[in-house]
Amino acid sequence: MPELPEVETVVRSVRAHLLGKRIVIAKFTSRWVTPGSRKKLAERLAGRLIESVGRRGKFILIGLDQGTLTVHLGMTGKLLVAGTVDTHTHGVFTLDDGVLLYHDPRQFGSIEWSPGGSPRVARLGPEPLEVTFEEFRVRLRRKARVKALLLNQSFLAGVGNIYADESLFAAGIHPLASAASLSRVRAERLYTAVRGILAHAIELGGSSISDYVNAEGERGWFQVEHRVYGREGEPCVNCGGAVRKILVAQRGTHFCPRCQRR
DNA sequence: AGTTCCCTGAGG
DNA sequence: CCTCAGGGAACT
Repeated sequence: MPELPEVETVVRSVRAHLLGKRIVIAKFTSRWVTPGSRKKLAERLAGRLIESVGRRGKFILIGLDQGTLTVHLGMTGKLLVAGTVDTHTHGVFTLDDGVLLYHDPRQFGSIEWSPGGSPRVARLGPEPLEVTFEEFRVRLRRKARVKALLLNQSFLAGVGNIYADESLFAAGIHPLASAASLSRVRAERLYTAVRGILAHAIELGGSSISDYVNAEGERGWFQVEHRVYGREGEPCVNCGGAVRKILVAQRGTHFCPRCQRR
């Protein structure tokens, strides 16, 4: 669930606590979050200085004096600058001043170190808030349903299920529409919708639909503005018809059949 | 390009 | 009890 706006919010809330700090000891406990040798990873990180904290797509990039620590929150991951260690705490970074905890009940997230940046990050498409319309449109020319393409991180980095549904509704485009056959005008509507919604969600600190919180444990408020996501059967805010839910790319997909055309 | 699978809390 | 939620990698 943490998508671009939530990850951006985490990055912003964690940055001041990490910059210039040194990792004294690190400890990991999940074979899913940290595949491979957890001990070697911990040894790799001990003594490292944190020089930068950034984001690329849904990945959190922590630049060290040696290599990069790349964190993905998966579905239920949280980075916290305070709190207690429990059974779901799968990463503990003891800093020379403070602590950083990685908490992830479902363990869909990941923590990895790499000397020159993660290859997973290298495969990402452009940032939605930086991509030009011309590049966006060229990238749309693929044989896929538009919703599936929005979820594809090599097409565009950072859009997940919630913001894909919200963007398609705002653009009036059916999730099953063929991406390649969107007219220029409709492609432009989608481009504008994705960017506007992501920017607005960042302003509101992201969406807290389940248990998402930023690094200080604060909730986001964009869920209040969701117009289709999680509103199956409820009236469309635009036409009053029932919001429908179907499965696209194995993801729950919410849309208004009257307001969103193929 | 579509399907399956990893995991666990929440809800039926 | 059982099913569902979903990001992304591996598979078909």
